[in-house]
Amino acid sequence: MENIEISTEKIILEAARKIFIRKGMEGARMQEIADEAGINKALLHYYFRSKEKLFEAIFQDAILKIVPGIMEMFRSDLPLFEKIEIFTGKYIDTFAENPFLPGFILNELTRDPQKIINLVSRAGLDPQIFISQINLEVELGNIHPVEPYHLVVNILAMCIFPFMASPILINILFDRSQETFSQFIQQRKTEVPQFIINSIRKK
Amino acid sequence: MENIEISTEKIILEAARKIFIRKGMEGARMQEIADEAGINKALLHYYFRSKEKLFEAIFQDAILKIVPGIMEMFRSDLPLFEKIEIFTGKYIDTFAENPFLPGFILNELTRDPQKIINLVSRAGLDPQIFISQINLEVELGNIHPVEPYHLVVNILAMCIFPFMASPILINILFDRSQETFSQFIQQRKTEVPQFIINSIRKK
DNA sequence: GTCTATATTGTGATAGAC
DNA sequence: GTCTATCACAATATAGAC
Repeated sequence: MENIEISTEKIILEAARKIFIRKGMEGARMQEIADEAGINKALLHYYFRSKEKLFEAIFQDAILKIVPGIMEMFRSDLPLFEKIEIFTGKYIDTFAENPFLPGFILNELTRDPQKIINLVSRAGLDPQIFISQINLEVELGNIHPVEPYHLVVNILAMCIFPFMASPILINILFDRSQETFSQFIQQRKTEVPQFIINSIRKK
Repeated sequence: MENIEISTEKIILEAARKIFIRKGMEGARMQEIADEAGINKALLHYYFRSKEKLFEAIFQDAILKIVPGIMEMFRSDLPLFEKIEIFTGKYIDTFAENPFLPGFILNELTRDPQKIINLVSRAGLDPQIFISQINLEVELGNIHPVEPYHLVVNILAMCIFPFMASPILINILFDRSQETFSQFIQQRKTEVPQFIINSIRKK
């Protein structure tokens, strides 16, 4: 029988993730994280020297949930349409499970743009291969002429935006029904790639 | 000769707008707003009783910059394609002039969803007419079958998302060139409606 | 490792002189 | 109306007992 106990450090990280991702670095309170973890503030500082350090741990982890997927879209050599279908489906699933993730990341990167420099240089997030792939398809006449950078941004926008705007969408479009919104998100896994491919496919 | 002096209240509002919209309610500091306005903190409280009151003034004003445009898209009786072209163009222009506006609004509405209830009920922001218009075009066979709610969200996403993600886009896609990003945004005024119409137009 | 108690700092808000 | 000085409290961080 393995260690059934979950380590205090893990409990803290889980609590911190929940609070930080919902409220951001500025909005989160150490007391709130301690309450969520069922411990006291002092113990937070025992495990992680400062709020900043604790936040960094959560932020790095959050980045890992979204960067690899984009890297794969940028680098894999799947056919374009297939790539778009797979990426949008996987990404929407990721965010359906972590709906506050997009707002959290974008917010913190806006607050502290220096984070992006570190991030990009370390991950080697380079869109060139994907851009070339799109340009090639256009040149071969396989798809409608399309500006590759706009296509990339449109793909990301349609996957990510609904989660950042969820409170508004739920209230304005879906009569305050969380359930209707969830169904809407599930539909998007097919609607979004279809919408994109309809736009660039020659008929 | 009119009063050449700009009133202190206006100066404060302008400073508060700049700081609040960049840093949000939680991130903004009264000291910072005072510095920006070239006055001291006490005077802020003299004109606006509290930080909350000052924030509300800015927030209401920010809402007025984005809600009427959406209302018009929802309610006007222009032909669908024309409506999409006009709305996307105007909206992208609005955000190009106020790039921090989208993130600010969405952030604050996520932080305090109660604000949405007030907002929606007062503005009467109802998408039904626009939804019906899209459904009618589908039934008449004028456009490809498309789920109207997804179309609405896609339009908003492509207009709004680039501004919320601008720090990342500038760094990853545009070699840290603010200028390239600005050109990209200008292109979107034609690229986005074209992308949407390509997707739903029968060819 | 975990707790209680306390120090330290930051920040919104007020008092009162001019 | 505008300022300086200060208050009051909230939040991060640390000391020290167990």
